[in-house]
Amino acid sequence: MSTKKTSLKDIAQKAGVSTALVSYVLNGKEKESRVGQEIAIKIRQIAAELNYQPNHLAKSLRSGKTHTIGLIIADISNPFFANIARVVEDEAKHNGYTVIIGSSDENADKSRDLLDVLINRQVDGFIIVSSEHSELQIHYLKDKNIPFVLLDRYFPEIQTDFVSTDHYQASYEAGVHLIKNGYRRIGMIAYDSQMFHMQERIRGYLDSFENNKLESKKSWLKQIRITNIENGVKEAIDELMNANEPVDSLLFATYSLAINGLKYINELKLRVPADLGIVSFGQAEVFELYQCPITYLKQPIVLLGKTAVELLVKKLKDNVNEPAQILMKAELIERASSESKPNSSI
Amino acid sequence: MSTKKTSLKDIAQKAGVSTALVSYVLNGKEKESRVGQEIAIKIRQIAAELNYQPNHLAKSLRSGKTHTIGLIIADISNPFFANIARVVEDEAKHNGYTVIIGSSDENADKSRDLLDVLINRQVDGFIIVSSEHSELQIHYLKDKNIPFVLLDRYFPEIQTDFVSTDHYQASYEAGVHLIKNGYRRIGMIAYDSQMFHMQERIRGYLDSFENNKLESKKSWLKQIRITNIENGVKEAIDELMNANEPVDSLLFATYSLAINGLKYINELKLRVPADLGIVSFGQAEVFELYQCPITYLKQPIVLLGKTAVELLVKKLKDNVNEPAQILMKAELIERASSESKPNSSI
DNA sequence: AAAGGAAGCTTAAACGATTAAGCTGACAAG
DNA sequence: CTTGTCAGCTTAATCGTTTAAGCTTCCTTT
Repeated sequence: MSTKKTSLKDIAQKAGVSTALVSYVLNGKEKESRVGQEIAIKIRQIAAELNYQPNHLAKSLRSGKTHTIGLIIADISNPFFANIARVVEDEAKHNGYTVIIGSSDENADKSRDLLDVLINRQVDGFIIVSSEHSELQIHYLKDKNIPFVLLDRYFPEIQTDFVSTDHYQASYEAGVHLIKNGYRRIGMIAYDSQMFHMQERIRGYLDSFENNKLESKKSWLKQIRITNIENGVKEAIDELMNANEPVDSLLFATYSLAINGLKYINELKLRVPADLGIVSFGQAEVFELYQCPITYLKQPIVLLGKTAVELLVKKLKDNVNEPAQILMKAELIERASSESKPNSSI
Repeated sequence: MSTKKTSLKDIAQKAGVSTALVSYVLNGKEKESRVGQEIAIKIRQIAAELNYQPNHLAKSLRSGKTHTIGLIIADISNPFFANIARVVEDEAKHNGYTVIIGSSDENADKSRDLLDVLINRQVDGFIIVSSEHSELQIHYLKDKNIPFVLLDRYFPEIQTDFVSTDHYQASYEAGVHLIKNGYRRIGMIAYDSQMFHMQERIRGYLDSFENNKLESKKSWLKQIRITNIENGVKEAIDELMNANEPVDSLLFATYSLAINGLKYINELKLRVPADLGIVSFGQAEVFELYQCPITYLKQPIVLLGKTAVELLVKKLKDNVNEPAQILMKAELIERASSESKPNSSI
């Protein structure tokens, strides 16, 4: 096996022409560059014979384009992000792009590191699920004119392209759904985060009371540290259930919170929905498997991912810069965990 | 914002020296190349001032090394692979490598495409979770002398490096565990695949009967098409449960099979483990959340991933070629789903 | 004083591709 | 016969690095 990759030069030599000519032909520029018919055919044939594969590195070095997209997410081992990654991977490939994925662990420093590594690798652009306190990075990208699209989360005070779920409306819908089904003391477990998407989820929850002329208690909203999920969720549930008047239902703001919460609810031998109605963000097969299938807010993952890639690719190709800001609706998938209360009114 | 990236040339100009000297200094070769103390310091300082970041593409083009690893898995949206991917990503980064992930969907054609794309991108080496019928690809890599390590699955008839779980022993242990706990009519749901790892899982299951002097029925083993998981699993379970003497327990050969099976078992209102004991491959939070926590075989994901990366990096760096073939034990995590039968013997 | 050696640089080719610009020869038009 | 045009090529610079080889000085040694 002669292992040497064949280069333009090899083809040129074999055809008895210059590399320039070969390049023109193989890039389909024979017309513009007035290459002879016969020699063009010959070149193509030799290229095929030698199984020529252009060297991406050389191409990229010259053109400044790597046809690579950097995808920064919180954690690829989280099903929500894994699914996003899959969609982005497929859609990018479809457009001739390769994806490099990096997990930031919701940590601004890590995401900054990732950004640097990937910029260094000359990715053409980014799709980013932002972490808390990463505003500076976004400004940096804007200043440096590096194309990017924010996914699922955005900063309302920064003017950027983004594709996101309408977190407010999703949460609001969840609240209304529970109220409609007769629940009155609805707790919410969310992260203690200033990220806009989390604030929106909380706002939606709170507004669902207000707009239905119900009172809510501050103590029903529990915000826990992302660094202390397991214990945080347990404590939150303990407090909510041991209160004078315990909550009758619970809204989980994320998949991870739900996983931990549901586990603990199992341990406590609480019956769902009899003792506790449940609605959660984040779809997953998991929710179908629980003692009682869980009602959840299904985010339009495929559409989110596809749209983000499309947007980015358009920016990369056309170099256009009309910012696109797209909000998509989540769908409430009703399951048994939030069933109508037996003697419910409204 | 002057957006131009600073290159060696810029530094050289500002320092009034040649680019060669700058390159030597910034690569720490001042000693070998007899660069003057003062000028070295000056160069370093200017590099820092201009925030110099070497151009990966140029480096790679020259050196032939991209410091990139291709990771080919079945599907990033499957938790098992997502976790693998995460570990590989982290470990690779630790070693100065970047990972490009591709999903093959257990399809040899797709994985062949992926391979080509990534070879074209000049990845230095591969970590591969092989698909069925992909032997040719492996031979191709060997012929071309492209370094790779197989992960989790390997071909016994091809001499390669690999890091894998001992699938036989895992399955065997699962069988023995069920038998010990009083189950006698143990079914298995596996893929209809000739892949070695699947065959090993089946062999382990069968041997657990034999070595305990129990008889097994052929009809207890159900192998279903990977392209028809949902219905396949349902039909299999129907057949197993509607037989004259239905099985009293079930071993799922993979995570996906288990997810589908458990869902259906829920629908059938079967009680676990009273009506049906369960053991499954593939850890996941999911299994803790079921109506009754599921006993599972925990593969050493972190170790698998880390070791694969270490092995590959060693091959890439030292260019050594003693093939390493590593088998790791899975751990049986006992939960309620395979509890001792009330009136069990042995 | 001449030769040798080393310290401290520079030069230039190479990696593989792209592309503007230039060169050559044939043919047509005047 | 001269000039112009154009088809059909080649040349050479360029992207940013690396690195073998060569070139000056200057110092040491005999």
